[in-house]
Amino acid sequence: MASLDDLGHDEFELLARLAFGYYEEGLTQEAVARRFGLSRPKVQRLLDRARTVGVVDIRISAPPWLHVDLERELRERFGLTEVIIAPGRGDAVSQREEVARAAARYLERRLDDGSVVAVSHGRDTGEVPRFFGPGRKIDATFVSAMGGSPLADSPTNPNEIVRRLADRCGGQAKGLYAPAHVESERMRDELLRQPAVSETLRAAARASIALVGIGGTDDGCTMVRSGCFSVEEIRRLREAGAVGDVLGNYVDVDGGRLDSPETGRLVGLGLAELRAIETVVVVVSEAEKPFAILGVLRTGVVDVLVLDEVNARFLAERARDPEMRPEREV
Amino acid sequence: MASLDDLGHDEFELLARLAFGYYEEGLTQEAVARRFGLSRPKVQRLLDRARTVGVVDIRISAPPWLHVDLERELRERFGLTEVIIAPGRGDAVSQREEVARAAARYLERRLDDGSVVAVSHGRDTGEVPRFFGPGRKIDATFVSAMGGSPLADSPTNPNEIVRRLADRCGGQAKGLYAPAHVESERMRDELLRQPAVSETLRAAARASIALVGIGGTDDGCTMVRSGCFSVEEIRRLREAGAVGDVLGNYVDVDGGRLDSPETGRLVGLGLAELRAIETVVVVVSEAEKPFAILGVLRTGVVDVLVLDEVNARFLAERARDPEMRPEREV
DNA sequence: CCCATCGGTGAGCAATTGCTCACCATCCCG
DNA sequence: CGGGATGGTGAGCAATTGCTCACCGATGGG
Repeated sequence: MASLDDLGHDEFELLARLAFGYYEEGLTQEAVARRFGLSRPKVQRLLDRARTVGVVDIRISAPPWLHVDLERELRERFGLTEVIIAPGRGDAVSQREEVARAAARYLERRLDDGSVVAVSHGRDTGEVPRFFGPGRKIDATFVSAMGGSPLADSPTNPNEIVRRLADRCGGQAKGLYAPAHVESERMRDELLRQPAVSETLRAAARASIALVGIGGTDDGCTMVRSGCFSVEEIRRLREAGAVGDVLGNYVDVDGGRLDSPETGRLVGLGLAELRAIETVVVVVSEAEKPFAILGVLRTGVVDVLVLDEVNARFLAERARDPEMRPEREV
Repeated sequence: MASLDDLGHDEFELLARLAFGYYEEGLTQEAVARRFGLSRPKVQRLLDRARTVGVVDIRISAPPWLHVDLERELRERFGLTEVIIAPGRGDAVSQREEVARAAARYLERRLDDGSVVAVSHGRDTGEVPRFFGPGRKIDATFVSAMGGSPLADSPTNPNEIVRRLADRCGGQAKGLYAPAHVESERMRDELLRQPAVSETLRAAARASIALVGIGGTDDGCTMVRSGCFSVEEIRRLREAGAVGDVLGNYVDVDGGRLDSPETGRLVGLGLAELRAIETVVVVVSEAEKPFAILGVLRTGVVDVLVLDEVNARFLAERARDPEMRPEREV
């Protein structure tokens, strides 16, 4: 590696002088070139050299809670456009809040008048509205991307979430008036033919942003708690290889889509529709099973990942060692 | 002053993220803007802010012998385009060498095929050729800008200097075959009418660069040693307020030109001709009287100043306190 | 409550910068 | 001593950047 000490005195001096002129005095490369009797391209090359060699050192003092390297690693490994790791917190509740806050900040930056956001259910997603507060009014539309459930805590229901998001920015909410899960496939298909239902889902599919959580497959996962699935059903899915879901679309650890009798009775956006959405933002915090995240990331539908540090480290590690399987999980 | 700590968490984080994207990952401002959902100008403003606030810290590790600040101060105080302070040395001889080396480096950078350099006499100027060695052949012309003297050490005579400079780079030398000082004004005028003399002086006046030393007014100055002036004559000049000279043009401490019977008998470029030269490079080291430098700088003919650290500090101090006069000198 | 003021915003343009390319000198090997 | 490889160079162009300007919304004073 090139280093300061390999430099001759004269070259060191020249590089330092050029760097001073350019960075400290704020001259243009052209002006520096004139002053030193060099050609402009040469000054550019020398300035480059000054950087690589360390004569010029650009240091960025990051806030201590930022994990820029880890974020970049995940971004590159999973082909994401953006990864945000929320500051770490001791307990699950405030950790979830931090993640939600980070997601809210991201949304605030991304939303404009006319933006349409498709929203999932879930505890992580449900926490976002509390922290969502752009300084200005935004005429955005928030659309439920899946059905609801009377059994779930009300603030984790998509309709509730979209309403609160819309309230926070003076935008509009568009609920999906259908259950997340119905008795039969036939029933679902009929439901989808209802204009009120199909219209909302179509609007969700045309969203430019999706804000979704990731569900697990253990007996206490959201889908079970909300009554969509019985413990028995989720067990069957698990045995079929399911590790988690987005909007009720279950996937295995390799990101493969799982079709089963259970999954045919869900009302919500499918993976293909999700993929068509420009920016799919996933919010996950501590409580979720990391393999669920892994599986969902591998589907390739995700663009932006907002998560906590523990999950982030886990993902980075698994990504480096792709053979790891959930069976070996502790 | 803005500081890191006045920053809110959110803003600090955003600035750091932007800075990482731009400076570390090498994205364009546009790409960063897209990633964070901001407009490009806003990213630019935030990056500016990151710099002023210290999130981004551009540090230049200068070689310890460089005095960039002092150079800048002199540059600004005296309206120079360039000031080069040579590394300090204990004894006068090696100090002079360092200054000459620095001047040689500067010349090397500035010269091109076709360049014409007007050259003075003097011990400082005379030292430059030893260190002048561009890697390549340069078809430059070096012209004596003043007459010579048989009494002076041969290597400090302009004709000798131009010849050695030309040798060092494969260029051409153009000597001035006339004494630096003649008996009478009439004699000088006649001399100037000689084609050989006038032609060389005209060539010198059309030079794009002048490389000149500065002479003092004490009894042992170059002009006395070389026999141009008697001790008596230099005393008269001194009493008239002269502090030093360039090319035999004597000036007072305020940079005013001094006319006296003595100065009318000198053969060389005048101040006006010097001023017309694009880049006038002055080389001075330890041995010279600092007030001589001060006076010459104040004439406004100098563009580039190459000197040692002691003189540099003296000049900076005097410039801050312009009332100081040579009378009070120790 | 209205209007002037002010800080901040993006459009658009001019200047600066990065980069490709063809060229040249030099060096090293045959 | 020739000839190809190599490293460096500036011309020229495309992309990026800095900057001006008109505008907008908030703020505060009348």
